[in-house]
Amino acid sequence: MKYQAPRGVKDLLPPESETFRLLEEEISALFALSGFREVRLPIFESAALFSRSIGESTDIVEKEMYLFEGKGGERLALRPEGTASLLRAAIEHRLAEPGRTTRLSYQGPMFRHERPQAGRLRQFHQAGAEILGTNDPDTDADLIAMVSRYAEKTRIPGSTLLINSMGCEACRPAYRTRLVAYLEDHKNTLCETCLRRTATNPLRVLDCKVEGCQAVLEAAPPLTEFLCASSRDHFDSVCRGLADQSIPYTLSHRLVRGLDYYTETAFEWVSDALGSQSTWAAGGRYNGLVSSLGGPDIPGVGLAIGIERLHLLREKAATLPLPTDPPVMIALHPLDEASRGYIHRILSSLREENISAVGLFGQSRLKKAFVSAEREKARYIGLAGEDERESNTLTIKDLATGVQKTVPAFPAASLADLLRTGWGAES
RNA sequence: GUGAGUGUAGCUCAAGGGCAGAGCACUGGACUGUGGCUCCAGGGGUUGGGGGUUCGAAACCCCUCACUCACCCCA
Repeated sequence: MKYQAPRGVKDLLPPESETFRLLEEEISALFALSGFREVRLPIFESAALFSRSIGESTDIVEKEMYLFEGKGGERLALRPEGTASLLRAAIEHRLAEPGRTTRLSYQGPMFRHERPQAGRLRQFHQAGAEILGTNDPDTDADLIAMVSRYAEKTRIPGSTLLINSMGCEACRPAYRTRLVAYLEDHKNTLCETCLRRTATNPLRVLDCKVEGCQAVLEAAPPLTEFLCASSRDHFDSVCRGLADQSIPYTLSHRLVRGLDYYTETAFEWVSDALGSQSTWAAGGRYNGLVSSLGGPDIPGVGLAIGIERLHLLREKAATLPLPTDPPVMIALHPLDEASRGYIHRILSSLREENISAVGLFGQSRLKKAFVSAEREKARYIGLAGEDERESNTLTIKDLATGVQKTVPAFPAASLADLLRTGWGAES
């Protein structure tokens, strides 16, 4: 085989490509129902945008970005996530202003150079929703509710909502100092990565899964005990907002998001039905991010759903959205050479009436035409020979029931109606 | 980036040093205006690639590539 897809990228083929699209449409509708308006963003940006927003010392920026150079020498990167792009666009086009709430969503491919694995690809898809302009905790709760309700309704198997507070610019530094001190005290029992992170990104140490570190980290001072009054208050309000709506959640004082920009609320939905990549949606608040990207001082909160992971889960739950229409409504077969033109006319007029139709040209025998029609997943086969041509009719047969009729081919609108509504079980 | 497992026909898999096979799928025919069934025939392969051991390698050894899963990381 001469060419094959690069490592970690996947061709989406029918029928998955179709259910995948339906899933994306379902998510768009979900976001729209909560007032989000969709933006279409470029899939590459200035590389600096991501290192600034995601954080210089994160794995994503350090080793997972697809970097390339523009003709003018600019450093560009395929986007590894959506929030940075969305905020860049919001700032650039002044979509968000202080004091006003703006809800925006996006959807599309993201790129990270990682080792592929179950539920992890180098090109994957995310759908995200961001609320800019308000720091009200009920906004967080409402955003979380949107996804939790969706998980409930679509019966995502084994889904749990984890939630934590990361504190704000005021209280996190104090905690960081305290945590570093604690980690220094236990540096003999920590793994190499943790030691490095103690210096570069101490909060991420809490996320370590190495067994030897677990005991130390369990006993580490929890961030939530160091929250300042306003962060404490914010977090309590979010939790109360969830409880008020009877949304189940699990406090996870070790939950730390992998991107540096999060403040206050952090949350993620995990499922035990997903293999080792258990997170299928995640998000948090990022109050300092807009201003650090050069915009006004606007708070924000957002989340992203991993579409492939969601697809896997919905497949397991057997709740994937399925196409309602057959791929092809009718397949038309000319019974003799002279009827080819007649078939062309009917094809065009049916398509004009929004009926999907294919021509079965090149089938020498009627039997093969039937086989082809079935292969096209057509609901009906339409036959025309000398008789039909002379009477301006078409012989149509329902391939599932075997019921057959010869009906007028024109006007196409009435033929289209007949095909759409069917004709019941009459013989 | 690290580790393990797996690569044989379009698909699922046999053959474990001695003729590369089966089922399904595909093509043609029995069957020239009525399908799904059946029967007959046929096309398909440098056994992922390269090197080595051997009289002989799909099989054993080395290298390489890919896939899968896990570590890591994250959606």
